[in-house]
Amino acid sequence: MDMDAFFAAVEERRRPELAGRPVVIGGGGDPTKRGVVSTASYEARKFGIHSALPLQTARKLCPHAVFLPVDYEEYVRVSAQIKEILRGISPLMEDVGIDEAFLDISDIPKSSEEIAREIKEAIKAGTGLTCSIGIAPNKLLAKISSELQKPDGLTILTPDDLETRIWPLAVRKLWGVGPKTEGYLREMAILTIGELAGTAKEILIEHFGPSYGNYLYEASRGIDDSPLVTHWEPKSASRETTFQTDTDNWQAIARCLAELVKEVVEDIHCRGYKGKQVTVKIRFSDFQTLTRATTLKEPTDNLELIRKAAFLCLAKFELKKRVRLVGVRLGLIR
DNA sequence: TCTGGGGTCCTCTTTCTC
DNA sequence: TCTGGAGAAAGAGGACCC
Repeated sequence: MDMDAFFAAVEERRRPELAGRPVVIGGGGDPTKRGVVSTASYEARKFGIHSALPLQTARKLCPHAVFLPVDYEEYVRVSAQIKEILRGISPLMEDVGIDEAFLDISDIPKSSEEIAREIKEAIKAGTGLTCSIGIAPNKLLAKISSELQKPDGLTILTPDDLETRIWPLAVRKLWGVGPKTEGYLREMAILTIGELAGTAKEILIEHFGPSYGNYLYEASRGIDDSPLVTHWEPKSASRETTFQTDTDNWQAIARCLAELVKEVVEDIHCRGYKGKQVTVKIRFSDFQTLTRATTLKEPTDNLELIRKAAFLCLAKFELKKRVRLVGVRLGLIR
């Protein structure tokens, strides 16, 4: 289950006058400032606006779009409501971020289509929002099918559909294939999932290593036996900020880092975790991104200790270029 | 000229420990 | 005391996801 243009849909629900207008959610909502698009409404997508596009570029593509800030707390609230509805249909639910989930419906004595309609109706009734659903023998194929008929889609895929409906798709549609891998594959003249499936396993392993090579080989054939993960523990917590303008002011960088450390420590403290590895991240004006890490003797949620460790990391950088972003991450232990 | 923020996982290299 | 090797842990970077 994948919500349709989730952030934009939540905003349109709050402000019905936005319906039918191009709506772009991202950053602080000011398209003259730094930030990227989180979600574009389908209306905005017609102008070529999509997730991860710089807001300033989106504004050039569609100056009359409505630009709104990300109201994460509100989306989390609506998301929790949706997840409750889903858990009511099958408790075997895997959360995949804020607007997606996998449901194991193997043991529900109804047809796939019946269950899917039930989910769509329940979400519509409970939240007023639409979603797209893909039903397939495994998570990999369900994920791809959920995107075949967006928005408000319902796609049921059987193993027989692999060659006709999946193989013609671009490799980029495969979960785990991003822009880099797409580029490598294009150089190998592999453009579709079918062409990937027609590539010898040895060739893929040679190019991508045993782990990822094997994954590509199996995924292109629709093979995925990964289980649903219904519960997991976070492994890290982090905060990072991009400056509105790049800075070489060490004081400003240090002040920012101290604030980020405070936020992340408060976060782990109230969630009941302790940190052991402290990593500081610096992105320079040329987008070069470096990290420096240190490991504490004991896991802790003590602000002073973690701040000291973070400043130790900061001291390891040669700050010769202007700094664009500062971040801090804590490796966690319960 | 532009490129967020919160994560996970993998790989490679270096360092530590036995 | 020196030396080497194996394996774990730490550190760094990169790709990917939502």
